[in-house]
Amino acid sequence: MSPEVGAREAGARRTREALLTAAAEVFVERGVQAPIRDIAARAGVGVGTVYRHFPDRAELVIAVYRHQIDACVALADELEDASEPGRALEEWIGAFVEFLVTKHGLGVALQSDDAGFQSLHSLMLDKLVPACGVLVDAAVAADELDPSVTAYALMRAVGNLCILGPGYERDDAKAMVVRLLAGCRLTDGRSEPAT
Amino acid sequence: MSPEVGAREAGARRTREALLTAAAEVFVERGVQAPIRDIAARAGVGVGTVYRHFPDRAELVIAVYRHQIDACVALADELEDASEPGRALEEWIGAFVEFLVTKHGLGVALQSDDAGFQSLHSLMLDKLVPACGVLVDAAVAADELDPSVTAYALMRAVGNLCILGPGYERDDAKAMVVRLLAGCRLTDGRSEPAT
Amino acid sequence: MSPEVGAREAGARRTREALLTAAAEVFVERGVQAPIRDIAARAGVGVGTVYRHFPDRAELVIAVYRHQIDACVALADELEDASEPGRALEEWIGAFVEFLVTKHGLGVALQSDDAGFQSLHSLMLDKLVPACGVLVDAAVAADELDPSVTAYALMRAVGNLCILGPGYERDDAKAMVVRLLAGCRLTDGRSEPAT
Amino acid sequence: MSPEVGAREAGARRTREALLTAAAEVFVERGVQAPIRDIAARAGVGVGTVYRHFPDRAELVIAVYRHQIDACVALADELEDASEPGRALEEWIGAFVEFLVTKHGLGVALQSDDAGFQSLHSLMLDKLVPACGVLVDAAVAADELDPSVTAYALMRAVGNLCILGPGYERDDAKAMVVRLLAGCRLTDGRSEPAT
DNA sequence: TATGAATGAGAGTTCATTCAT
DNA sequence: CATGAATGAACTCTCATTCAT
Repeated sequence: MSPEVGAREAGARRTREALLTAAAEVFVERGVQAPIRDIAARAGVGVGTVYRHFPDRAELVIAVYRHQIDACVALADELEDASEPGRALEEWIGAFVEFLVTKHGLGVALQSDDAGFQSLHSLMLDKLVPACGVLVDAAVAADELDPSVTAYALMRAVGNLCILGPGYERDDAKAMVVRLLAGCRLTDGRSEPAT
Repeated sequence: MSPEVGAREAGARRTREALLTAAAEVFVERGVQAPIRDIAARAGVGVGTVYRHFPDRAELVIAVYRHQIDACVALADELEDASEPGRALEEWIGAFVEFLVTKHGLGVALQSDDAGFQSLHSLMLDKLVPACGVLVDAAVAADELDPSVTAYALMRAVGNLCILGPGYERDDAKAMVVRLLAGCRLTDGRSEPAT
Repeated sequence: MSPEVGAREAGARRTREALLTAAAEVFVERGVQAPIRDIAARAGVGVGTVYRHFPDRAELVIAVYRHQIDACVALADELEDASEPGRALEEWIGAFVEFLVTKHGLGVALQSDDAGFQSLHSLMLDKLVPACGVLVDAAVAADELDPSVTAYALMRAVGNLCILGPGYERDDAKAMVVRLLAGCRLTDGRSEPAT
Repeated sequence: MSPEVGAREAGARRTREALLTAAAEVFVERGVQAPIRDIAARAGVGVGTVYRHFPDRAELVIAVYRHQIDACVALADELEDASEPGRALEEWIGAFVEFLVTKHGLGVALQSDDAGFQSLHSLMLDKLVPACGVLVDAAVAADELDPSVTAYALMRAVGNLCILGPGYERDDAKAMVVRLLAGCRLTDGRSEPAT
């Protein structure tokens, strides 16, 4: 019986992968709020199958982005002991931004307080914020970041800056994030560099 | 005849005000996409009355925020000839932020590419962007702003930073905007202050 | 007081006329089911005024067409004693058709069993059918009409034939009515002329 | 897997049939414009089910009448080479009338220029009119029909004559159609049989 | 009498979600 | 496990009708 089960499990895994691929595409094209049915259709499965694998939309969103999230966490681990904590933070935020602007719609999802995105929010809190926090702490310790900047607020801000629209494209968002970071390097939130 | 008409018109105006108040509240609580019925109920009127006064949602949204938008435009006019263009821009952005974080939901509305918010977007383009543009230009001319910063992108960025959520409240948004502006003062978008 | 009352009555009559004119136009353009509000707007009055003058839509429809209906009745009176009853009926039906195809939408109204058009139907029954009936009887008596043809059925049939549409215009309807009448002249409903 | 799918498909087909039956009944009782909800209720299903099977009203109307339309087309094919083209046309029109008066409401639907009945109209144009046209042409060629009669106008006229109402029932409509056809056999549209 | 603001029932339509097969 | 038919709540929008002024 075990082989059959194995086969079934393999099939289920394939279905799951197909769903993740389909969802990623649909999220890019129509946003994270796209009808479940569209995702099911894109994946070539029935809607029930989507619900079986991902009981609610947030879990699907999380699953879609988990790889990138994990990659961000891994990157933070690598950068943790960098000699220039400020640069390290910049690099990490750069990767995070790349992720956000590529996966159109995640920015909106991240800021949505729509019930049902709670778990997405939790994921960010649980994984990304701590990962970012290490780098933030290091930068603060090295006197390369305003100590009043928290990892959480920084990520929200960066996430928000990555909500694109007509006339505000990827490069605009990236430039704004760079400027925000530059502003965060100053020793306080006031507009003048330390004299 | 005039008094009767006046009375009816006054009643209609009162209804209109009630709708604007109700809409503003509902927008704060549930977002600009809140059901028309909820707004009607909050105002204590029937749905038809909402449609009579505001044929589509965008007009209601615009009406709700028009006062503040006009105030922003007026403020820009005042600040136009300020001796310190950088400070003037900061002050104006500060007022804009105050407006955005007070009227929770407008941030989302402004970035929504949802059809039906076209007119809201147009309003911003037609009024706010030019108003801001004058101050931006002055600041650039005074060498107090990175010339690559455009009024439109700046407003989008600021608007995005003002999308609040649990754990990212008004003060966080304000601080981030201040940092962004500080970053924009530097002569380029790179992360190092001029050495 | 009498002059004022007279003035008021005159004003009311003028309003009534304006409504009839407006309704006739709107009926032609958008059918008898056109929104009451449109008719009020066309007449330059408030909706309440329409309801004051014509408590329900059918009464308005009736009033709009009453002149022509009366004219049809009068024409029937004239033709009553014609020497050629068959020709007389043809002529009368011709006038009726002219009326129907000119007043676009009446055909639909006449056949509508929509509640609320009962009185329109009654008007037809009370005035037009008897008027037509006299001519029908005369034609039958002169052996110029199939005796099985009733005035009511004939008028319904003619009314239906006058429901126009794209590709079936006035002239088509007129030609069909002529053919129907020709068919009614034969001594029975079968397709062959009496041999 | 096939049996399960088969069972579901069978259920869907049964639902579809129930919808067609319900729609046919509702169309008879309240016209083709009857609320979708009423049709759903009559069929004992939810509104969503109606939309699943028939995305818009026109498709439902078409589906309801498609059998009969196809039957009419088939009959025309059979009658195409009849020795007496005039009789053949009569027979075909008789069948068409039988269809129209049985499915009360189609007459109204056919003449409705309401947007959304375009496809119904197209169906008639594409299938019924050509089918009828063959018989009309044959009848004209055999000198048994007024050459100025077109298939389209004839069908419109017949369709209109089949719009029933109180006091104008099936038999009245049938008799009138017979008379109209008799009138069409004459060599012109004028009222006198050939002398 | 005239007005038109307000009402709210009713119709169309979408989509998340369930569940029998 | 997968399926997709069915459900029905929720939303938008229209318009006939009432009624205070």
